[in-house]
Amino acid sequence: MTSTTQTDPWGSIRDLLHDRGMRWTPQRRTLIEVLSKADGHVGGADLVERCRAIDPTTTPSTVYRTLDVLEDLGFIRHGHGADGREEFHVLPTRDHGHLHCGTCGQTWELGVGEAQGIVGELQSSRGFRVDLSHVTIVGRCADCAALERGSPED
Amino acid sequence: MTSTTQTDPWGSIRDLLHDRGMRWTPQRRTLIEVLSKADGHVGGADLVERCRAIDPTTTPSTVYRTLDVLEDLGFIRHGHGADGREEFHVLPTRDHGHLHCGTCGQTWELGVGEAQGIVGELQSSRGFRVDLSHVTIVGRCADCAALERGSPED
DNA sequence: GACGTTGTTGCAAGAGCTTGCAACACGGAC
DNA sequence: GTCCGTGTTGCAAGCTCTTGCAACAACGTC
Repeated sequence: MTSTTQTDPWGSIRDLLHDRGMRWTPQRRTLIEVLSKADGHVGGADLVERCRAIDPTTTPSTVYRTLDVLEDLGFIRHGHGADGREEFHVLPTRDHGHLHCGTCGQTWELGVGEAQGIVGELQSSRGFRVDLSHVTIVGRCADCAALERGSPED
Repeated sequence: MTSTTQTDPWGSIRDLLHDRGMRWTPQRRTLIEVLSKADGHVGGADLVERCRAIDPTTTPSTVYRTLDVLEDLGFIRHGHGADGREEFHVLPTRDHGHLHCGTCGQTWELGVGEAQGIVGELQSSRGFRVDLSHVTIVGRCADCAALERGSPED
């Protein structure tokens, strides 16, 4: 249990930082601890709060700057949710976008396969290379659409 | 020249507001004047600034709240740009999304036709109804992609 | 173990946007 | 023309995130 397994990608961060002449600080350790426990998508303010739970002296600027660094290293990706707030995706093992229902507020992952249509289309027609992780498609999910159609208001 | 032509959709706002029990105020007049002169996409802060040019007493909260009302009436649509900032589209005669190059910062319109692939796919596979006006796809445009490929760095 | 370089941090200020609330004024009623 | 109800406004405070800057501390060197 004390061995650093290959399956723990966070264990390699320290070395990656050193390789780039960057430093391993307590603040970074805190954020990484938080990230390693987070799954899926987390908001920026949310991360700051969770870091403060571990180390109350955490400041937002440090968190956001560290997130920047981690994105550079590929450990996270950031995007903007439906409300324009920053949103981070931990360990994006595969590229994916997001589907957000503006009515109920739920969010789903949008896989490469599903997005292939538009990604391919834009690539061939415009030469535009889509960064799927930055894509958030807003609309109405099946449930909400059904509810709205069946509402007595209409 | 003094007639209210059918081609000036802004002329109907006052009546639309009244129909809904809402009011026609100087502040709204100012914002509508600004919007009618704007074309395409404008940022929120940008609109506030332009309103202030006409009426220096304009406050942001009023502008944003009025924008909300106008969106309800269908005169504008809002979305979030690549950096998460709010962006308004004036008179969205046709639904469209946006294509944003993260490298050069340019933005293009994404027509319904081009998006048909993913819109149809999501509709049939998930029953998800895409609100195209809220879609901003980030990536790299053809020019920037070409420059990067040809860069001496690589 | 002490030193120096330089990547990082924390603070403070600020931009962009939202929200609660009391005061105001539009527009219908008389 | 006056009155009144309620939609709006402006203010102030707050939230999220960014940026500049001086002080700090990680880490290689001696």
